[in-house]
Formats: sequence, structure tokens, C-alpha cells
Amino acid sequence: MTVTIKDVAKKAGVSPSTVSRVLSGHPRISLETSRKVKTIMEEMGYTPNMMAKSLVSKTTNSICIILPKPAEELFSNLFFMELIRGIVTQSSRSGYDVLISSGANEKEELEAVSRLLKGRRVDGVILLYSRKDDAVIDFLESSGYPFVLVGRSDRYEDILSVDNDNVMAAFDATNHLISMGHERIGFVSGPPNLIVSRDRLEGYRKAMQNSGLEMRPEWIVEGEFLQDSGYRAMSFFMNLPNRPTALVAVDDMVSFGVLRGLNELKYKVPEDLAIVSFNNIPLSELSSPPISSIDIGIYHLGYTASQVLIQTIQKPDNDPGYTNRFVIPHRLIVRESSMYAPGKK
Amino acid sequence: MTVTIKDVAKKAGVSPSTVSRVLSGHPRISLETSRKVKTIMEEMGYTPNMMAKSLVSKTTNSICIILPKPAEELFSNLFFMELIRGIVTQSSRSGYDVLISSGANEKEELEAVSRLLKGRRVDGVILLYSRKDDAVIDFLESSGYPFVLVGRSDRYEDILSVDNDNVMAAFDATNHLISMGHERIGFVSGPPNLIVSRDRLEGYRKAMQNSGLEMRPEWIVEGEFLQDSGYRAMSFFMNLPNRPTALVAVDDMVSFGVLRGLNELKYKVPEDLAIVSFNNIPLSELSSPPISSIDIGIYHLGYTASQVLIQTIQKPDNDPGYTNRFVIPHRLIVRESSMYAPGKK
DNA sequence: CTGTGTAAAGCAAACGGTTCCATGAAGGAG
DNA sequence: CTCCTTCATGGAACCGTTTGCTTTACACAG
Repeated sequence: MTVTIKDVAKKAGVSPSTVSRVLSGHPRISLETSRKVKTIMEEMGYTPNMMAKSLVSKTTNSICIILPKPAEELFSNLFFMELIRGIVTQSSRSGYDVLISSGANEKEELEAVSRLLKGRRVDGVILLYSRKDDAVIDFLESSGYPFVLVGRSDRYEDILSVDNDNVMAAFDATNHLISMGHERIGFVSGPPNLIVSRDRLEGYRKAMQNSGLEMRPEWIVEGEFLQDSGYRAMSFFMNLPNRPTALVAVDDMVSFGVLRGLNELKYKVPEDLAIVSFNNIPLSELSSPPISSIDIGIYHLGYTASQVLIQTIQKPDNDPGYTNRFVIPHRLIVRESSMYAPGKK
Repeated sequence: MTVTIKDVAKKAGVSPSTVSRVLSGHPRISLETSRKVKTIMEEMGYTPNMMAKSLVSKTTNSICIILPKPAEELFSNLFFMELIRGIVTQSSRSGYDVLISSGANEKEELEAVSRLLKGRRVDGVILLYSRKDDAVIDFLESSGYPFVLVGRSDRYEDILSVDNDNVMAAFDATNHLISMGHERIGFVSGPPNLIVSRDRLEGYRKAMQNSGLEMRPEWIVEGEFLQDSGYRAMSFFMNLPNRPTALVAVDDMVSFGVLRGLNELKYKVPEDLAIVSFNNIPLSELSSPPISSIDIGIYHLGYTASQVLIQTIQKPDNDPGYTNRFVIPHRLIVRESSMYAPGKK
């Protein structure tokens, strides 16, 4: 038998309300009673029943992460785990539990979100993707439940979101190469329907333009966030008559592919081709040579998302006009793959 | 205002009990009433309040994963994410939600577990590690709450657990090399306090012994589940007077280190040294050459853990004497790194 | 000695369900 | 035409907390 507030009350010779008030630190409880009740709770091993508490308070002290459908890729796994760690750490510091849910498709996801929110199992939701049109976002927005998007969506301007400034990040990455003396710089992009690909491409363009460098269309290739894309891009670039001396890749995985290809063809990095990429996965510093990468602070992204969400849950006076887009700073980590000035050759 | 069972009842002209019975598919409800109530529920957008339900049923339809303290390593992240995916998928199929929790230290973990279980927020727990002595396991065992351990513990014999047969896996890996014609085979182990290291080492020994091969102490080196360990082990092995022609490494990350080292020294894989390792992380097939690896079915491990736990929750007649250790099959994936018969040299 | 203010604690009604028990109607057996 | 079942439903208690409203008990001013 589990011990309830009534058992404690009986043993302490007070009413259940008093015990409840002791628990919540109500001011009008004498120090004496408070102490007595507390020791008895300790003695009896009392733990409050969260369900009963939630039922009356209409609050659950838990939030939910919606994972996108299983993305089998290496980076996804690393990315999500890191994000989850950030979220869980912050949430637990704020006294919130974290539920994690996922659906095989958008319909299932919507059902899950609706069930959890309307069924009062969670107080808010963190979304981990950004599709263009999204039934889940539509539902959340219209029903007014607190939620935060990790990523960014240009279709929904006024929702809470946490993201990097990917344009700026790519600008920085490209500028780094430019400042090393490179003038012919290639770009390996990701799927064009992802906003992150577009943003990074834009940043690259801005940097090139900003320095008055030539931008050839054949220096920009599209791919996936996968090694293979890098491999293919590399062989394409290296066969160009006037080939780039450096390249920016949207993802570290792409860099690994480039590296492998260059290695096979006996090219040297960074002498024959300098490389900078994004995300700074743990592997980037372990490859040979280690890859320069933009650290996007994944953990921090998750940590902040949780913070913003919980803040919103706790005071829903939704500061109209105030910031609703939180930008996590990025940081260029310069490693061997870009430490070479071509001019000296 | 959210719509409750009473609102539905009123609108349908029946009592709340009837609505509840319709919801739970009670047999003694006329088809007509059932249909009517169901359409009204649909119309009004009724979603049952999980808290109220849990309060009375003393069951939450959710389980909890306890993550060990942030292990920053690459493999951990990949491993845990894959495991979580398996757990979440299976749980959601069984209609269970998954909470994920972690603590900075054992004390915090224990507090969390206790709060969640005794506070009736979850019905059971999945533990993702196996320390030797563990206050959390002690608590769970003595309090009788349902839980499953992913991994294995020799201190606790009779608890539910899901794991691989690591001895057999290492046996298979080693035998593969032996069957290719190798006779001098090295082993790069992990931290000796981890059971998985010990088991795999044992499997290696068994295989060598079983084939009557010589086992030199200097062919066995200890390390971590990290690239660096592989790098060091490699340079140690290659400087041995009678060096191994093949090696088994406890983890793919170790293989990457070995590979990098061999590459720097211009050795060829598998001609100069054949390699097999464990865990088959997504990267193993992308390295050059691709690494032969034992796939331990991480997703499956999680999937099964969830299945076993939920089964136990639902029928706690704990089949005494029945299996309480579930073994997930492993599978040797042969790739280029071990496809070479040394005899032919 | 009565009236008033205040601190401390109790009572009872929620919160939204589930479920045991009671009840009425209908159908069949005797 | 009763009496007993069976079936479909209603009534009410309860799950463990919280909380607004009372009540009790003083202390003190008038």
C-alpha cells in the first residue's frame, strides 16, 4: 500500500489540508506543525501522487519532444541525441519531466500530440523539424498550446523557435577561407527543400559577393547530408578546368566523403583543397586531417528550447511583439583542413 | 474549456458511467447507445483526461528510460539514440508513452526513479547501463516495481535483462578470422571493469583455444572504446617481432584508430592486418576499407526491452523460473577489412 | 467582559474519470 | 400471470490532491 497524504495526516494528528499546505510551503503553517509533518512524511516514505496533483492543478510538469520519423542517418542520430541531452538536462533542472514521442507519419504524430496535450499528459511540446507545411504546427498554433520549434520555418513567422543563424554561419565559414587567401571557393549544398541548405548557400553567396569574388555556377553542387555527396562533389570539382582551391560543405559527413575521395586520388588536404563544413560532429576532430567546422551548439539549442518552452508554460502572458526567435551562436573551429594559405604555393 | 465525460453524457442524454463504458468497450452496452455516444464524442472533440484515468486506475501507460550520466563519446550517442528509437517504436505500438530521465549522479538518478515510480507517473523503468553495484537496481528490486536492464550484471542474477551474447559474438568474430587462415590474432579490449569487455575477451580466448592457436599475452591490449586506443594498440602490435596478422577490436571506434594508424604508416588493410570489430555503427561501412563488424542489433535491443517490460507490467504473475534474460542475436557483417587470406601471401 | 483582528488548522467540494451496486424493463419459464 | 433472469443503464462512492471558506483559539484593545 502506498502512503497517501491522508495517512500522513492521520499519523501527524492533523488534517490532509494541513499536510498539503506543508508540502507547498504555505505561509500560514506554524513552524512546529511543519516540522512534525515533515518528519512523519520522511518516516513513512511519503511521495506525492503526481496524477492526483495534476488532476486538480491542471498542470503536469512535463513536456514532450516530437521526434521526426526515423531518419537513419548518422548525423541525425548524433544530432537528436545531443539535442535530447540538452533538453533533458534543462528540463530536469526546472523540475520538468520529458516525454518523447514519434509517429510513423504526420497523421500519427498529430494524433499523438493531440492526445498528449488535450489529454493533459504534457504541458507543452518541442518540435524537432521544420517541414514546410505542417499539420502539427497548424494544430498547435490554432489550439494555443505552448510549443517551440527547433529549426526555422518561413511559413510560420510568429511562432516560438530556436535556431542558428545559418546565413551568418556560412558567411563566417566562407570568409574564413577567403581570409586565408582563397579566391576560388566551391560549395556543396544539401537538399534544396531544407531551409538550412538554402540559408547556408545564401551565406556563402553573401560572403563571396562581399569580397567581390567570382561565383561560378559549377562551383555549387547539390547533394545530401551524406558522405556520398561529398565523394561525388569532390570528383566533379577536381575535374573542373579551373578548379576551386577550397570548399564549404553543408555538413561534416559531406566533408568525410570529400576527404576519402581526395585521399584515394592522392590529393592533399588542405594543400590541394581546403575544407570547412558544418555541425562539428565528434568525428570531425578525429579524421585525418581534422576538419574545420562550424559548431552550431546542438546541446545549447536543446537547452534553450526547453528553457523557452517552460518559461512560456509558466507565464503565458505572451509578450506580444517581443522576441520569439532565439538564435544560438555558432562558432568556427579551425582545424588542419583549412590551415593553409594558397598564395604561398 | 475542455470537454469532459460529463459534457458528453449530458449531450447524449446518458449518464457519465455509460460514456465511460462506451469508451472502454464494456460488453453490456447496446450498439445503439454506443454509436450515439461515439458520434457525440467525435462532434465535441472529446479526449479523455489521462490524469484522471491514471488516478483511479493506478496505471499510467507510460514507462521511463534512465539515461546514464552524459557519456560524451560518439558511440554512446549513436548507441543510445538507436536504443531509444527501438524503445519508443515498440512502446508506442503497445500504447505506452516514454519518459526519459537522467541524473547527474547516482543519487539524483535514484531520486528521479523513486519519484516517478512511487509518484505513479510511470509504470516501469528501463535501465541503460550496468554498473557493478547500483543503488537504483537495489531500490527497484526491493520495491518490486517492474524494470528491465539493457546490458547484463553478474551481481544481479534474477532480474529481467536484455543483452547480447557477447562471448559468442567475440567467438564468432575470432573464428571468422581463423577460418580465413589467420593464426596470429590480436585483441584490443575495452575498460576491464565493463562486463562487455570481459565477455568479448573471453569469447576471443575460447575461439583461439578451440582452434588450438597460440595466445600470447602481448597480443591482448586494453583500451577504451575510442579511436586513440586503436591507434596506440596498432603501433604496439606492428612493432612486435612476431606481429599479429589480424585483430579483433571491441568497438568500431577502435578500428577507426587502427585504420588511421596503419594508413599513416602505409600499411594495407586487410593485407598487412585484417580487422573485425563490434557494434557495426553506420560509419563502419563508410570507412576505407569498410570494416567487418558484429552487428549487435541495438534497435532490436531497445525494442525487446520495451516489449519485455510492458509484458511484465501487464501481467505481473512473474513466471518464476522462466527466462528472465533475453538474448538478442548478433550477426557478423563481413566487409573488406577482413577479406583476405594470409596464406596466399 | 465583550468585540475584533489574526494566525493556524479543518471541512468539504472540486478535478475527471471508473466501477460496484442498484434498478427498471423485457423476455422466458413454469 | 407471476417469478426469475438477463440486459442496459443510472447512482454514488472513490482515486489522492488542492483550495476557498470556515472555524477555533488566542491576544489585545476598548
